[in-house]
Amino acid sequence: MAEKRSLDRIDQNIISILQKNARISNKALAEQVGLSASSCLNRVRKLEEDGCIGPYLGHVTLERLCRSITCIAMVTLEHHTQQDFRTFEQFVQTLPEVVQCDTVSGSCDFILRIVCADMERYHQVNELLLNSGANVVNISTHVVMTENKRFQGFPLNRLLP
Amino acid sequence: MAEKRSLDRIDQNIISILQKNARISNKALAEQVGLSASSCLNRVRKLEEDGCIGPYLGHVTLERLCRSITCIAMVTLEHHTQQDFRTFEQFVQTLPEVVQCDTVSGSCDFILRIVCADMERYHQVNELLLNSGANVVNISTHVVMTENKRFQGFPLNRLLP
DNA sequence: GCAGTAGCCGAATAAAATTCGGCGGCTGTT
DNA sequence: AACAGCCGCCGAATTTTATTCGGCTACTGC
Repeated sequence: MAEKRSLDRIDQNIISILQKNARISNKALAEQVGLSASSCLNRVRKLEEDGCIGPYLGHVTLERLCRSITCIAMVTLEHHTQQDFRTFEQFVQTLPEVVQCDTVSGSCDFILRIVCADMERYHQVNELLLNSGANVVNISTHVVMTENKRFQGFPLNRLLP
Repeated sequence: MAEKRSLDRIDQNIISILQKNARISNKALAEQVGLSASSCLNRVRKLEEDGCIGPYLGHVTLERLCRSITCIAMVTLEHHTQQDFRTFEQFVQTLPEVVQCDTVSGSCDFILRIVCADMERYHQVNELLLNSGANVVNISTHVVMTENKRFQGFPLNRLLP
């Protein structure tokens, strides 16, 4: 288990703010959490060093830029060997279109989020997954019609003590 | 359909860089894309105004901070009426633990990503979804064991012309 | 009680962001 | 072809921010 980093109220505030607004200036952040700029900067750096926060990503509104399709693929392996799992996990790292991959319990082994230029390319990616050498026996695809709620950070209010 | 914003090579570069590193300084960004700082700033502002990029999110490493569980829930409605879909879509907006919700085609209607402090709370959220008034008939849950590949932006290399 | 440590503040300095005027190229018109 | 208008770029000037650093205070352990 990962060691938890102990956070006081100010650290929690910093993380909550940066989670939602990564481009805030250090000065504004310091004001919001009630610290001087220098102390605030020290805290942010420590939180980054300790792996609590970062990297910082800009959200691209893809449909504003180009055509694309997003699919969610449920992948099942034939054998549940450590070897096959590892093979699959490593393979998805090499596919840029697979933007997210989770190992899950339940009726399948992996759930992937895949973003492709078009359905033809999605089919190609599907073939690649089937031939990944990890003994994939089934891929069940759900095409995303609408993104109703986009990820905008974790509900830290509910999660932090 | 959303109008596409036309992007030249420099705009594409800016977006690609900001997508991966939202906290880069404007000066460094300008150098990387080969513009003066002022021109670069103009471009970034326009891209933001046009809804191409932003907001900027800090990635929080949750397991470094607290215990939590992540589940992927496949939700099916009894009736496929526009009313029930809308009711459900609006309801998930009110649940902070639902960090992502997509309407999908296939064997279910919605796929949700849900992050809770513990399984007890997940059960509560499940109950809430069943009682959302949208006639949910089934929720199939997959518990995330490992996040093999985290979202780190879209594969713009593959998507942009 | 005292040394050591950690974290804070605020001043000084370095760096970055932002504004703005002017320049050059492109377009469409006369 | 000449010209006016527009757009986007640059670089200088200015404002704002980031960063460093020394000193202060509070807490810890001896």
